[in-house]
Amino acid sequence: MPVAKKSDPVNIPSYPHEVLAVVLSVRDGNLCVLLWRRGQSPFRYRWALPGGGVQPTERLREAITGHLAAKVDVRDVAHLEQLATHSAIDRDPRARVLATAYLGLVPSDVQPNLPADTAWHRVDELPRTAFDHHYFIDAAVGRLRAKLSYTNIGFALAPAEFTIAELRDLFSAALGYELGATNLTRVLTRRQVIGPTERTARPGQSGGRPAAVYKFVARELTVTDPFAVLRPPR
Amino acid sequence: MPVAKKSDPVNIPSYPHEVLAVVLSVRDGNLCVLLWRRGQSPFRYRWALPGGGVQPTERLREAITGHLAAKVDVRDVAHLEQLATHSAIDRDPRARVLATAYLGLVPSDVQPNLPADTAWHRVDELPRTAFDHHYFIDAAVGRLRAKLSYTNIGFALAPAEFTIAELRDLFSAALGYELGATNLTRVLTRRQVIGPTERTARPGQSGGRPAAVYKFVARELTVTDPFAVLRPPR
DNA sequence: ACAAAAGTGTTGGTCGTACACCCATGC
DNA sequence: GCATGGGTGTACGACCAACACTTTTGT
Repeated sequence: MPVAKKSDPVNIPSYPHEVLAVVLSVRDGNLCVLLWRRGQSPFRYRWALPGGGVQPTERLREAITGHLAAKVDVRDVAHLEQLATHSAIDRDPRARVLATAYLGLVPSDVQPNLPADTAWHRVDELPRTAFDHHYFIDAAVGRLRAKLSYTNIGFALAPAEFTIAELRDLFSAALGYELGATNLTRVLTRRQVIGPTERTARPGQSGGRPAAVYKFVARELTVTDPFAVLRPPR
Repeated sequence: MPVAKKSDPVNIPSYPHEVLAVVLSVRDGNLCVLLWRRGQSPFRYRWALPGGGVQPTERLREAITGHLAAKVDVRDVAHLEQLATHSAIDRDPRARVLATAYLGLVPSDVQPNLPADTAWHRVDELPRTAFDHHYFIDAAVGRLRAKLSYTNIGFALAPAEFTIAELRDLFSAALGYELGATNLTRVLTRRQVIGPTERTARPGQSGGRPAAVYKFVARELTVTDPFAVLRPPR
């Protein structure tokens, strides 16, 4: 049981502290989370979030960035924000471990070189997860969906350039319901979240008018509409 | 320097962990935060957030609830939610201490029995604070203001029953800008955040029509409008 | 009667959805 | 020319701010 020592400059209890990442990305038209299959007890063979300990020289954000790069070769996280800290006493059956989770977003066009025990899982068909990781995933998906409506966070899911049809598919996958391309364009353009480029995309085999190519105006998180929107249909 | 012992069931580093509370309340027409004046170094005589360590049997929320009750006699927190965890290595000059902050809200009509070294401070006239507590206060105020627009979180700032004029003053103080009573009523009524009671308030000395007495429909946090509102004037 | 405070009605603007219609391309 | 997919225009409703007007009280 962790107890503060009299000689500590700060006389309060210590606990092992881990960082976890809920890395979300749209893969093949579905919102997915990056999970890693445990090889050891506890929760052997269950899927778990990537993460690990925090070194004395690291802040939490640095720690999770390091773990993602080292363990699952994810280096192109376009956005990373803190989600929450869990403290249930028996969340790890071996010892009391506090856990701080981060939400990470990877654009749909980057392909990290995943190790064999790591894979993307659709968030609407999640396997049973280890520890309390399920709660973190739920929180991350909820946060992403909310922020899609009132911030420019979509930039972290999209390639640098894209057509409106591609963007609609990304947003539909992330939100979990269908959107119309027409109004998506109008809303995001009016808020100056996206803007047109000079280029156009070539039509597919079956013809059709060439699509204008758009880009996100900014690639850091900004709140674009404190009120905002993108309501589910009905 | 905290290092994991080989014998630990979980082989990751441990750190002292503290919980802090940003307790906000509208006092005398101004949004205020509860601060405590330090008597010892470091940051002697600076104002600090209440809080402290986490016992091995407590979760973070239980720990901060206990500290608030024991140290500043605040037992009537109507709402409590986690804000963020800070991990800057030298945020406490004595040792590395991780800190998780909570946002707490106290209704304007409850009067906690504060110790001599504890006082409410207007958030728009903050003194210099100890450690990194200023960041937590900013985050708390921002969170409250945002949630006033799209949740029913106002219940945690208001008495059980109130007139619209009283509610307008509460919201104006919390948001930092003036609101009209007319539209505030309409917005909150339409969303079914507040509703009328049977009672009416007696007019003041100078006369005037008696005000209807309202109440919040629910007293737990619910998201009432994912899009929402209450725009600043202009 | 008059001042004061509360509540209601009306108007106008913004925003977002729905849907019909027009445009540019491949075959 | 015509199917296909992209883009634009218009109409409608929800929502909210502003403000004039009405209601109810105390003196």
